[in-house]
Amino acid sequence: MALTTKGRATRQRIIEGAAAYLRSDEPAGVTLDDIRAITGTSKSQIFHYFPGGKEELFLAVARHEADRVLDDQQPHLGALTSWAAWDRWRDSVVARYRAQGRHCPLGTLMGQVGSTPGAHEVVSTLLSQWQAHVRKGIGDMQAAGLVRESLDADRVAAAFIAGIQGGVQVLMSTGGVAHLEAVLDTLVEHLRG
Amino acid sequence: MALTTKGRATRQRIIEGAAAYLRSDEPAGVTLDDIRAITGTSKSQIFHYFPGGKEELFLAVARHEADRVLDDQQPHLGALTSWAAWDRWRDSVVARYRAQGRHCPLGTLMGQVGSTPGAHEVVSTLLSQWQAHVRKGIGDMQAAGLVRESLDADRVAAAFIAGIQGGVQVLMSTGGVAHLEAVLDTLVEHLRG
DNA sequence: ACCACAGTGGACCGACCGGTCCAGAAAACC
DNA sequence: GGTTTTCTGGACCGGTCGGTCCACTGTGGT
Repeated sequence: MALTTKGRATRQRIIEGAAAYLRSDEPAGVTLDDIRAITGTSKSQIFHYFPGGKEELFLAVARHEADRVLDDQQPHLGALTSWAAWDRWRDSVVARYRAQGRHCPLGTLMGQVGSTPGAHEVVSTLLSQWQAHVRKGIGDMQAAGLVRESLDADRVAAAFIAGIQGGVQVLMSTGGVAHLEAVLDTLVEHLRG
Repeated sequence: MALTTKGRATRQRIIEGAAAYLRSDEPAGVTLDDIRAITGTSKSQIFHYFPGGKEELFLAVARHEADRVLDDQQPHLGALTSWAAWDRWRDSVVARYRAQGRHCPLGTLMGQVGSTPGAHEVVSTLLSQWQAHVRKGIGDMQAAGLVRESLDADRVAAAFIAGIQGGVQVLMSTGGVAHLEAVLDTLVEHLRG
């Protein structure tokens, strides 16, 4: 599929329009017609740019959203080299998900696309990148002598990822960020020893 | 709706059949026809016993599954009064979700029922009961002088709940229990101080 | 200017699925 | 044993939604 300038623009408009729609509303089920209406396109365009249909489109949107997740934590996530930096990171995560509220674009996408290999791949990639950043942060703190060397950086980083995921999930049910804050604070406190 | 003995049996058969179906397969979308086929009933029966249709049925199944979640952790969860007990509990949680694998009956249910008040209520109730058990366990350990008093039992209990949720969610994407183990171990270690 | 191909609109289709309806079988109750 | 209520089967309906098709319009290269 060779895309002209106009074609690339349309394709991008579809992805970003769909992503924006997911972020604003939280429809249990997102249909192609919804996206068609929101992005001001027609059915044939969707299938023109995403021959794989719904799954291919949703996967593209999911990747787009996954990128946002990490971007929204920058620059804090990339430089966890002091306790102050960890606090700022913690605050940015809490703020991001508090703002997002009960809506979880990625969650909705995954719910629709289901358990296809592609969906798992998107999530796994995101989680492993995320965890790598945290692990590096812990390593930096250890190198600076701020965190004890006996601590297994990879294991604690994994705990952070799981904790954040769970905190967000609880947020979606209860509407409160208390659990997210609790798990982040507890784990940071554990780092502090 | 007055139910006879036979009626109660049929109603129960529908719920348990649906629950078993969810546990075995992990269909992205469960239809009433699936349940009808599995449980050997007819459409009219489903609507006879669950006048609210799909949502009422799925909520009933979700409550049934939610009960199982806590039951499967007993008796360990109810008596977290020694480090050995905490370890046994940790193992039972890991074992339970390792066995469950990528399937998450409750998750599927929630995905289908969506964000209705009823769905939130089921999840919130489960989480708060779960958290209460953990909090009591921490309190018991403090009373026994095994955990420092300065630790906020409620906050750490919330962290456990969030961590487990997240660990299970990661399990669904990656298929591995490493994150679940990491977060449980890290938090228990934090308790140990 | 022409032509090949990308881009676009929208009617249409077929499958699926939640839900309705009614008629008949089976209990339960007197 | 008769009648009233519950239980059961399954045909049917109407809406929804992913996906197809085809005709038409732009666009870019030569």
